[in-house]
Amino acid sequence: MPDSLNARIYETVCRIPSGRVATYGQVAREAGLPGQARLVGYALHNLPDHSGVPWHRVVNARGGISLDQTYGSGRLQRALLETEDVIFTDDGRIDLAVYGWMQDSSHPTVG
DNA sequence: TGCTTGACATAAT
DNA sequence: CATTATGCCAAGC
Repeated sequence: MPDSLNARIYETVCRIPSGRVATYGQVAREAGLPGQARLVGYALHNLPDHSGVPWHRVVNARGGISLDQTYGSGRLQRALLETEDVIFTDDGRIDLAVYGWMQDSSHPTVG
C-alpha cells in the first residue's frame, strides 16, 4: 500500500487548524497533489478510526459533507465540526468564506 | 491487463 | 450559488 501517498495527505489534513475546514482541493495541493482532490477523499476513505487524523475538517468545494448525512460518518462529521465551533447553514453547508482554511491571519470574523 | 467506480475540482451557463 | 459536462489518478474486480 502506498503509504507515501496517504501519509502526505494525512500530514496535510492534520495541518488543518481546529475550528476551520479545508476543501479536498486545498488539501490535495498542500499534499503535493494538485488537481487530485479525489485521491484525498480516497485516502480518507482508507483512513482508520485510530489514525487520529481530523478527517472531519475536510469538506468539498461547496463546504458541504459529501458523505451520507443520514447515517454514521456523515452525521459524525457534522457533529465533530460542531464541537469545533463550526456553524452549519440551513442548507447543511459551511461558509468557506468564514470557516475556510485560510493560512493568512486575515479572517472576515477576526479582522 | 483493461474497464469501471470514486468522501472531488474547475469552467461554462 | 446551482447545474451540467469534462478531467484527473488510484483502487477494485
